[in-house]
Amino acid sequence: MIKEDLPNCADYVVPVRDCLDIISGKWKLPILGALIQGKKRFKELERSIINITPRMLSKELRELEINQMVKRTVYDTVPVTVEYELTPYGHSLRNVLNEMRAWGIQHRKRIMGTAIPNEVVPTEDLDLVEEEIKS
Amino acid sequence: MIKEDLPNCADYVVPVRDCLDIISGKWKLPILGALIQGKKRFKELERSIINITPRMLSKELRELEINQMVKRTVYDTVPVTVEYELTPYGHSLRNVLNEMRAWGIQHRKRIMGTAIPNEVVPTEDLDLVEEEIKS
DNA sequence: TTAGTTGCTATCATGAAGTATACCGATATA
DNA sequence: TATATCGGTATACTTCATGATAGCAACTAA
Repeated sequence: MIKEDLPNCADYVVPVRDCLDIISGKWKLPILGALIQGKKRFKELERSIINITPRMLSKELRELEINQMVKRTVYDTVPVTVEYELTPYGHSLRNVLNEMRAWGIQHRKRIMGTAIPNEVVPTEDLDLVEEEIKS
Repeated sequence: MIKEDLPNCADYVVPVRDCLDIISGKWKLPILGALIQGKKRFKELERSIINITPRMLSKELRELEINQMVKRTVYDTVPVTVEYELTPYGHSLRNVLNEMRAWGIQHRKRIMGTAIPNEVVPTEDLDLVEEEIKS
């Protein structure tokens, strides 16, 4: 069997996955959500994002920084101060996120008839829902 | 236009996560990409999506069906014939995917200075897609 | 008889993603 | 003296998504 053409539309799949990689993972969205409100220090992020460990926070911030979504600034104070903020480029995700958010809102309504879940939605992370709602 | 100021954590994170859950995972995008071209049978999908196992194909199709992205039709032939196709609702992901695709393309250019991904098979699929969706 | 087709499912193995916990050096506060 | 703060790292562990392989219940074609 010689492989035929258009196996899976790389032209369509690849860029979408590139975008997806930036915002996927358990903590990228909460981090972006926190930073969208303004610059924050490491501990501030750690406190505002419920249940995140410093290891994950550090790792995810580093990835966001590599992808130029986030700028990290170190101030020579004692103890050291490190500030994280969205770059202007990071804000370019807003259109994407707004599209996803709009779609997600109507999807939740469509699937379960109400916008705020107490029970089950397919593939939804209920812990996250509860924690975010409490905050 | 949604909101100029992005909302608080839960209002912002939860719907985006809902949307993300539909299209995340290793195989959802290739499956959607294949089905965007038109209805296909199980074995057709299995052959056209390189390296997917029947286990994963079955599982991902079931999830897409639960979320009303995909319609499954069984014909009483021998051997049995099963057709999968995007629902009209499934096509509503198009705006989201187009936003992500556009962002992904410019991001790849920005990060690596060139738009050449790993194993691209250039196709005209997006134009095809858009024209098919219009009908 | 043997092998192939269809659309799956069951079982087990693996690897990646995420968690838990402890720790760092320099300073400040109780 | 003891503890807390800052921004993390190191190590080990667990959990979850995915992979590999085999098989099923009908048939059909050679």
